[in-house]
Amino acid sequence: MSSFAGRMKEYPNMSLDRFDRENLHARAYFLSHCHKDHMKGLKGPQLKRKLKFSLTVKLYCSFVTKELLLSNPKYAFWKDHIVALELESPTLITLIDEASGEREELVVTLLPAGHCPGSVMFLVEGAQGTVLYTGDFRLAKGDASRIELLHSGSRVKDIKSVYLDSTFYDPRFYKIPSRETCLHAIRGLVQDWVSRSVYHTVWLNCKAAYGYEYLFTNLGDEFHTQIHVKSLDMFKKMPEILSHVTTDRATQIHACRHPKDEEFVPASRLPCGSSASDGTPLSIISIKPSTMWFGERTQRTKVIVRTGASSYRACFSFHSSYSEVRHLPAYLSVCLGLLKSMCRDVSSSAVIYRPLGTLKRTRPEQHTHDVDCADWLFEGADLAPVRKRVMMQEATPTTLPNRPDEPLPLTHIPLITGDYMDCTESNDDDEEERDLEEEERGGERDEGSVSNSGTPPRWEEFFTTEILTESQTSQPHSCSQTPELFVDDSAKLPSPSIPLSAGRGLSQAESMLIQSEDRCQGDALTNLDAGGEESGSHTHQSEPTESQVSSDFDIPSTPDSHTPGPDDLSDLYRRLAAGEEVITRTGSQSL
DNA sequence: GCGATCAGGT
DNA sequence: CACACCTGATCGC
Repeated sequence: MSSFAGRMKEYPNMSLDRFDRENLHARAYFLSHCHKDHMKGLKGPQLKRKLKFSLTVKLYCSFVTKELLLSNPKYAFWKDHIVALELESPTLITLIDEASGEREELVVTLLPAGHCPGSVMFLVEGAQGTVLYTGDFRLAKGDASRIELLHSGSRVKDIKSVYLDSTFYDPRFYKIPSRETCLHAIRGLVQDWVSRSVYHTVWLNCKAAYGYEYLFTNLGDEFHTQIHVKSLDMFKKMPEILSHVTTDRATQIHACRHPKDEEFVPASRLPCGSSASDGTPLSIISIKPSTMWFGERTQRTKVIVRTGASSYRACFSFHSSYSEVRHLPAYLSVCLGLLKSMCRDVSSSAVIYRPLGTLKRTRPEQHTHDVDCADWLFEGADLAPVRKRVMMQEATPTTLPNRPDEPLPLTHIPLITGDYMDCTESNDDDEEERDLEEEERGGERDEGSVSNSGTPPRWEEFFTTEILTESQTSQPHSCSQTPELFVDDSAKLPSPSIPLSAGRGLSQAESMLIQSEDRCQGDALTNLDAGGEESGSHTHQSEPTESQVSSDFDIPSTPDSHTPGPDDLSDLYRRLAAGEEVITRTGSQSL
């Protein structure tokens, strides 16, 4: 669940990704992507009633999101109230108060978010300044610099606030292998399996959500097959996706799901119950795309880890990693700082970077419903990661379950100390739990895979407004969403790193607000090389697989990590809280 | 019978 | 516990 309450303090008349409570009074709605946790209240009867009597209230989203949304009949009542916007086309939107007639003009621009089909960020420009709401995103370092509308001329726009997806804003996710790296590894594993015989079948155990289509299209192309899925309805106007999926069970790659029989799946049966026509039993492996599972590892792991006789975990994320999350506001503020100090207003010369003030942190062991979210958003708290699962009642500060303005007692920070057995599924259907990893072959390393491209992810390319005919859809054809669209070019931005790896100094949070006055500049934390070496071991066995793919990426890979002692941490926090320089970088500085 | 919420699952 | 859901039970209308 997104912890974002739906409104930005600069523009409280618009609601984004939340449609309940206060948001029922919004003058315009914005949906960044079609995941349920960003659609709370969207099918509620109250909103439905509101729409009936309103001529002006609209829902703005991308064309793909509109399509996905309307493919679910429960949202059909939105049909005449959705305004789909093109990506990267600034659009003037007038918010009208239907009671008073009061008007407010905004220019809203959708920017690609790389999270799932149709996902966008909203750049809002208006009387209260320019703000960026990211929704959920996965952008690699450097992607932001390629988004033209974040810039004005050669400079980054003066962005007042960034509302940031910080799902993996946690050092455990310091670095997540790029999409290409993950895809490459998965492709290798699939290759190794399906090439054995036509009875060798792969089940991609994907969470029921949009976001894996990239995997389907690429695997489909690679293996000249279509992926079996439960339904095609939502993709009927998206030929690039549609051509790669099928409801015909006779294929070697499945991503189908069936409620209820999760646990019977791997070795014996697919969720769809498919079996070979001649009665030969299928040999099935399951591959479970995961991110958090890898984040929990305390030792380096491969991109793919074998967790059982026929089951694997594959690293796959549609959220940015810690360093990627940090990069976005850092990129914006670095340029902002330069702009202010170098290009403007020479008289006031010095750019003052306000100290962070006190870090708002929360105790890891508290998870009960917090209530401060809406509150701090509107009360101008400083840079403050918010916790997840925050409920949206307005709450008085005194009800805060934790006093975020005090440094955490160090004893409450769980240090990752690193010596437990890796690669066991705690409650899974897997039999043997050993960590056999995969591979080697190809040896493309994440950091090494710098590449070309000047293009940010464009899920929109999947989309067409025409509905394809049966014959058109049955032909797999090449997909324009090639891996190079998702380049990890972290290598292009050399920068120092600091060992902030142990523990979780800053609480994990899903959304947080960063305001320009509060931001320190500098991209202090970018990854060092993860230092993956070629994994040497590959005994070839015949059992399920000791397959050889290339994926020598190790996770987690917080560079130079050592477990800081309480003194180190306490000193670090003190300095962070005081806004002191912790690391210096090319003239500017940073947290 | 519906929605909202919670508990439990992957 | 996150992720992004899904199912099922319970409660209130």
